[in-house]
Amino acid sequence: MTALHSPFARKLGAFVALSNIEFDVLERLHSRRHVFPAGRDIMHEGQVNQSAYILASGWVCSYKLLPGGTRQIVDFQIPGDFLGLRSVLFRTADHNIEPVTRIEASEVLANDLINAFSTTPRLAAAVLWAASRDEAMVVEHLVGIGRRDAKGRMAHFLLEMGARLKLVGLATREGYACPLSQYMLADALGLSAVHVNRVLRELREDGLVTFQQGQVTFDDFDGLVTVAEFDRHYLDHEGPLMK
Amino acid sequence: MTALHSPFARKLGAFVALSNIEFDVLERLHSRRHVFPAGRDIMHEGQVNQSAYILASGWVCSYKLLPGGTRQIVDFQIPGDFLGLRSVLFRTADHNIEPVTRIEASEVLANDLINAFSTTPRLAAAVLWAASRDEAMVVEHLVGIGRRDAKGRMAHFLLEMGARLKLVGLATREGYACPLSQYMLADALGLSAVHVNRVLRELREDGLVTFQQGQVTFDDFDGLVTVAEFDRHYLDHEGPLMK
DNA sequence: ATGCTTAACTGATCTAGATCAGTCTGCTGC
DNA sequence: GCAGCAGACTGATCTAGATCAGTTAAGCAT
Repeated sequence: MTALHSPFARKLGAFVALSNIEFDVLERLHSRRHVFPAGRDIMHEGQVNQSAYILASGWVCSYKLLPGGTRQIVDFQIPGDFLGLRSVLFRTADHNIEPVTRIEASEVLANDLINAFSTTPRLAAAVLWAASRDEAMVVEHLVGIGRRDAKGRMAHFLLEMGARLKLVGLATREGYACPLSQYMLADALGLSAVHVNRVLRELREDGLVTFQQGQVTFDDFDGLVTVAEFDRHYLDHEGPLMK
Repeated sequence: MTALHSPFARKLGAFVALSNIEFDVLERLHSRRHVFPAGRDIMHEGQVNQSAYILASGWVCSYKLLPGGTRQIVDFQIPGDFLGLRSVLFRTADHNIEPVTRIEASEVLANDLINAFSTTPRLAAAVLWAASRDEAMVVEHLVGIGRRDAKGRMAHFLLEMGARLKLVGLATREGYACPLSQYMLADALGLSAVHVNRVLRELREDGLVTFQQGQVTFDDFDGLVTVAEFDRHYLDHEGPLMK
């Protein structure tokens, strides 16, 4: 797999004009490829000197545990996404990362990253851009949990994952494969699993989306966009600094 | 005011070892000083080619508007914080920024920033670090709204602002001046203003905190930490990349 | 001095979503 | 062939927090 074809380079390249030199540096960042099984955390809050990864295949979730035993899933990562970048910058991990499926991920060494910044400052800006995009998604998630009701939250979530997956060729306007259980959806959306079940049924009965057997199917895309108050364009940011 | 004394340089310098050259570059970033009155937005979602600022004095809030007319405040910024960094990277603003008080802020030009990255890659890493710290705060906010009840949310929020203000010398263990109205707290915490009022009263009656007349007073700091399930250390990240 | 506005505050009522307590499937292991 | 278990699903009940409809007090403008 060349840098030009990895989901990560594809995602960055879609938004910022990187030269061949920068693609080469990018490629050399992927030092070692690892495979992790589903369900066993690959990063724990408080762990130090953890390395970062770029996800090549599979889904993972980043979450935080609360003393009460509940957890809040902050975000899901799909192929092409960074895993644990913040944990590297802070030297100690501030969240947990659990593979939702079996995953393949390339390790990114902290030193390689900082050296790459010296070689090509443009890449630094590109990574900053990628980090900001992650932050924008967390912000959107925050807004959803704070001010949307359960139905809107679910609708918005399913659309957002669709939009993100489409960028890496894993979704169409029709739908996508989604390996998440209703329990995970509950932990992500700040709902109970029971209520997730009801909301999914309601959305299905309204003829908007069907989520069954690991498959999300958009039955009425535009209708769903309406109930979700989804801004189709918020993921299509361009990187002005690298033009 | 020299770079060594600006809240921004102070904050960065507290965590990453920057050389004099880097401090100089930092200082030159503050190009023009502006004053904005309270209440009138200085940045609107969708606005293009907006510049970023570094806040020198006063408080601002970053928020998103929902079609229903409600809003969600994503975060408050205090002296030393970046304003609208994401909006520069994306070229178009993805949120609104409203000064809570009269503020002073230094404009940071996008080109200066990218040029600074070329001169001193360390500074790029430092800015990436600062952006990641912002993201960590949004994550913590998300967790609070998703999984904490109203009392815990409020307690956590008041403690977090205290911790942040202490870093720039604007708070002590006793308390701090806080210019936020109960309406703003409601928009930040995903509650109604009515409920904010009740929760503040309960916390006061429990002898934990008093928030009255623009002043937050910690009546029982440790007790408050307990009900908030506050992790005192989550703001104390060191930047390993610049050691 | 008398409105006008903005924020703090309160009681009464309502409701979205939690919690409790299950059932029903389809696996995996033995 | 059946126990054990996870995930999807459901009805009944409960509650945290929203919503509605106010009052009170502090500026500040005319």
